[in-house]
Amino acid sequence: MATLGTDVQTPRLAAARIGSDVGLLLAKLHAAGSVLNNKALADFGLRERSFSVLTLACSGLEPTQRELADFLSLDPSQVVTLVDDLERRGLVERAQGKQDRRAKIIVSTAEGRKMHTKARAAMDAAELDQLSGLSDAESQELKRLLRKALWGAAE
Amino acid sequence: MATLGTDVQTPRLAAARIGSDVGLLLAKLHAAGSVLNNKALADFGLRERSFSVLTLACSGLEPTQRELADFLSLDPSQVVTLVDDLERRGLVERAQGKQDRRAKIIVSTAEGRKMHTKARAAMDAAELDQLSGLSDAESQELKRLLRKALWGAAE
DNA sequence: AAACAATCATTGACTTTTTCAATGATCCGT
DNA sequence: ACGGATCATTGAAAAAGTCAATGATTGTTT
Repeated sequence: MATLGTDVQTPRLAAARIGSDVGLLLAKLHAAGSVLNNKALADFGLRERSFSVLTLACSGLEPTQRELADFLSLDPSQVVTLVDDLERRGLVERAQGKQDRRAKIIVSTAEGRKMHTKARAAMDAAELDQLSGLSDAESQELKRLLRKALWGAAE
Repeated sequence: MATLGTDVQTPRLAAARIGSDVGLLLAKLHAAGSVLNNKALADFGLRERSFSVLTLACSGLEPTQRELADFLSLDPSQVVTLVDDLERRGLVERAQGKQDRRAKIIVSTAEGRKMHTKARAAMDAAELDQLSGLSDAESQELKRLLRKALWGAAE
C-alpha cells in the first residue's frame, strides 16, 4: 500500500506553536487527503466533489441542488457544473422537485450506482491509507469528533 | 460569542454514508473554520495564510521559504507573494540563509511580533468558537489525532 | 386574487487561487 | 572545474471561487 507522499516524518516547523492550530492541521490533512482521493478517483473520471455528488445522488435522500450546495459548502453555480458533468455522462439525472417545482432533485442512474460502488471501494482504500498512522479506534474517534464539531452531539 | 454561521444543526444529508467520509468532514470543518479565522484576522489585514507565515516567522525557527511552502502545503511561488506582502508592511524580513545562500530565511520584525500577538489572541478566540461543540478534552484529543494522522506518533 | 418579496437553478462576468515551466544564483558530488 | 540539483522568483495559463442578474416558481400580504 502506498503511503502519503508528503511529510512522512515530522517536519522541523511542526514544533512551532502553529503546529497546534486546528485550522492549519485541518488544511494540511485535507490537502494531503485530497491528493490521495483524487488519485484514487482518477480511474473513474471522478474527483472528490463529483464523487460526493454522486454519492448523495445514490443515497436515496433525493437531495436538491440547493441542499447539495449547502452540504458540500459550495456555491450553487458550482453544483450546476458538477451535475452537468455527471448528467452528461449518464450517471445522474435531474428530476423535478416534488413539493417545489423550482428545485431539481438529483438522482442516480443504474450506471451511476455501478460507478459509485466501484469508486467507493477506491475511496475507502484511500481513506485507510490516509489514516494509516491511526489505530482503528482512533480513526473512529477522529471521525466522531469531526462530526460533533460540525453538527453537535448527535447519536 | 458568535457561533458558526452555517449548519447550526445537523442537516438532512448528513445521514448519508458520505457523512462519515473523512475527506468531506475535513473539507467542511476547514471551510467553516477558514471563514471564522479570516473574519477574525480581517481587523489586522491578515488572512489565514499570511498569519501562518507571520507565526512561523515569529517562532524563532528561522524557516526558509521552501520550508514554509512544504509545511503550509503551498507552491513556492505562493510563498513569495505572501512574504512580499508581509515584508512590504514591515512585519517580516528576508534574511540570507546561513548555510545556503540561495535560501531566504523569514524573520519577524518587532512590529511583526506585536501584530502577531494581537492576531494570535483573535485566532485563539476563533478556534474556541469553532470547537465550541466539543469539550476541552475533546478539542485536545481532536488536535492530537490530527497531528498523529499527519506526522505519526510523536508526543 | 393580485401583488409582493423570497427562493431555486442557471448563466455569465469577474476575481482569486492554483499550477507549472523557465530563469539566475548557488550548492553539492565527482 | 564541471554537471546536475535546489532555491527564490517571475510570468503565463488553467482552475476554482465569488457574485450579481434572470426566469420560473413559491409563499405571503393585502
